[in-house]
Amino acid sequence: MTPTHPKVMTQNRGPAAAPANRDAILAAARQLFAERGLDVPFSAIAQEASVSQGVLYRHFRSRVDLAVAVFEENVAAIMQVPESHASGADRFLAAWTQMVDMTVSHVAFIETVAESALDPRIEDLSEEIRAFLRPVLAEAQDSGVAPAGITLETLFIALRASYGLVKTHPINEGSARDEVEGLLEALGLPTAR
Amino acid sequence: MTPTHPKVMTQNRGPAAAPANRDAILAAARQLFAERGLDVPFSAIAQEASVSQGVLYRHFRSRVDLAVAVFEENVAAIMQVPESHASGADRFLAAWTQMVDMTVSHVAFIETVAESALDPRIEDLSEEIRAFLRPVLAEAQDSGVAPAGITLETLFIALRASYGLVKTHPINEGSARDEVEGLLEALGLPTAR
Amino acid sequence: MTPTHPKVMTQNRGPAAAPANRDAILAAARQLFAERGLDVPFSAIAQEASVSQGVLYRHFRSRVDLAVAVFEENVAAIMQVPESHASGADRFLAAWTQMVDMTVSHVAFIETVAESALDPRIEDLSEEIRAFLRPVLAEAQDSGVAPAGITLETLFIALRASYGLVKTHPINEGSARDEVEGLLEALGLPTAR
Amino acid sequence: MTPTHPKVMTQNRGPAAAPANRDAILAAARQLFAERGLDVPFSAIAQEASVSQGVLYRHFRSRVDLAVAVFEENVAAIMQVPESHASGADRFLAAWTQMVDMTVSHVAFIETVAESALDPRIEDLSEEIRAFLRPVLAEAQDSGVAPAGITLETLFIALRASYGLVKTHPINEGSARDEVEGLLEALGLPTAR
DNA sequence: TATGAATGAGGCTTCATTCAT
DNA sequence: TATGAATGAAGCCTCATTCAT
Repeated sequence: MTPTHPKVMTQNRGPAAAPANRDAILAAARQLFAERGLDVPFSAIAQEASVSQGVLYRHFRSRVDLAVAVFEENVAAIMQVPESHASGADRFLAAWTQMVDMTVSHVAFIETVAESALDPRIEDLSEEIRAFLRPVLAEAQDSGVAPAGITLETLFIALRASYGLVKTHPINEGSARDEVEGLLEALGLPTAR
Repeated sequence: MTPTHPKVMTQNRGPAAAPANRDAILAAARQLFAERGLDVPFSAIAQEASVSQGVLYRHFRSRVDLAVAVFEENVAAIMQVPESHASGADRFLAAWTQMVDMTVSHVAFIETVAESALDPRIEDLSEEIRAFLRPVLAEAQDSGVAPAGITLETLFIALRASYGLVKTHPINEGSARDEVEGLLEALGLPTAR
Repeated sequence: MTPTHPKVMTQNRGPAAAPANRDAILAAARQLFAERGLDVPFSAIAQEASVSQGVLYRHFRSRVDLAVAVFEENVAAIMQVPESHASGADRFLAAWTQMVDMTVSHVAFIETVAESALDPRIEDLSEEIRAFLRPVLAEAQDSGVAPAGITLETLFIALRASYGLVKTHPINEGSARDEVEGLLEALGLPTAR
Repeated sequence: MTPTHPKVMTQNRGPAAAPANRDAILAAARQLFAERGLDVPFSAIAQEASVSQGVLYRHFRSRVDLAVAVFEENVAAIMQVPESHASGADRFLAAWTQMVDMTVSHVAFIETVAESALDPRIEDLSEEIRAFLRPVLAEAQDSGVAPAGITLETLFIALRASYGLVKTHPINEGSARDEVEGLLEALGLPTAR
């Protein structure tokens, strides 16, 4: 009924390699998402991770799943501000710096949020970030580190605008980073130096 | 010497139709680039233009060629400010409005420039626009319509940032246009109402 | 943006071959549907027709389209009873024979109707057959060629039951045809000898 | 001599669980064959049986092996007519009812027999059933429960024809069961109410 | 020159099958 | 022995690109 597939295996590193594979896939995805955008071929990711496409599918059922996983790590990075940052203002600056850095280096970070905003997991993560940021921003405003008139949305708009700069930055000229800092400054936001 | 046995061809309007074809293709491309992004299938463009794929290729050897041609028309549109706009300030506002409108409605416009910034034709066009805008902006600054502290680059950066807002605008919320106007306002630029 | 595909063509028989290709595809599909059922791989059909898969897709957008096209020819065959068949009874026998023959030789004929009964084109064809058969059956009943107590549905049920015999007929034993005739006889229907 | 360092394994219940596993696999296969046809993915069967794919392969080297095993249980079910059924006629009706029920609810049952009729195990099982039915049918014929003119083959043909009805039954209309009963009635067979 | 195919290269998924542990 | 991956082979489908006419 179903055709049979005689198999010649090149290298089966066995189940023990699973976590390593998963990590390799995530790393490859993060890199390629950054370099080539959210729509790199799965085959490219699999190859970069030295893994068969099947394995990629086993670990991540869909492109969104993969993006969510990458995104989750990014979110965790944003929120894992060392305890040492005593004041809310400091914590705000640390988190904001992370977010800007990510925007600059991982364009797909923004694209994921934009393209799959409807995905419940993305919504959850977004809300998680917002919940984390809300009090922190308030404290930062109290201590004058962040401008009084802004809201969370102001920050996200600034990031999306920065995304535009990064995405369209001409390859052969200066750094996108500088442009982003210029934009933030013009908007009266911390430049996340 | 009229041919006696015209070949049966569905609709071969002969060489005379070439310019019309070209225009039809450009119009189709502009529309589809706007609606579906820069990577819309060639076949779709040809179909929309009621033209065979072969003709499309005859007129535009590659996607970039096509994009450049569309871009050229956009640039011409920007610069074809009616003579009636007596003052430089008015001409600046007219041109700027055009540019912002294009950014909002033709995301591919920005993408074209960004992705093929190295293409000499794009460089030429860019320079052409800059040459046109330079004096116009200066006059606008003199008459207080544009802020004194800015340069041409400020404008282009604002457009690229606006592109970010448009590109990442969540489908189910408000209008990207509003966000763009908010951004321009925050940057002290004319909102091109 | 999009990768380029340098091309090495083996044999482009040109547009002139289109009708021939279409026919070849239909023939291949008819044969393979018969031999291997409605779910033969498209690739197999394309290969059998000596045509690239792309061509197959150009001519038939989906498996159902292809099946419908094959089915249409079958239906036409059923209804193209020579005028020479003077009486309705004769025409009934001719059509019925066709239908039984098709059931025996083209299992996919029945499968198409069953699996895509909801497809409007299939519904149309079904209705077309019914419209043709209704008066013909009536006449046949009048002249005693068909049993009085039956309806059109009786005929279709008999065909679907015959399909079961054909589909499950053990390869190495007698002919499915004989079994079908036996069944029809047991049901009091013309055996379409 | 109890092992001191049992390996960490999710759920390796050891060799003792083998029969239980086998049963679980058979149950899962029977259900999924019925629900989704004979070509349901092995992975689905393994999952439904809460067993790893490896175990499935250990117990059943191929799809046919699995199908044969399921078939064996079906055959056993047919023949395990309670002793209480005193008369041969009763036993015939009980067995026949079983067979018809199976045809209606387990399309894969018939398909298995049809597709691997050459498999010696299937041949054996077929013969086993025939051996069981022969005297039972004879008795049933003696007591008038079954028509006098039929043979074992008549029964099997009726089942295969019924399969055709079930397999091609239009989703949105009445019950296949009713059609089958109608067919059996038309053939003068007990309707296995 | 315009047309309408034809070609073939990917990218996407889903599984059967094989192993390392 | 059971587990849970890993592998790779199809099949599907969508284009970019090239041609015969």
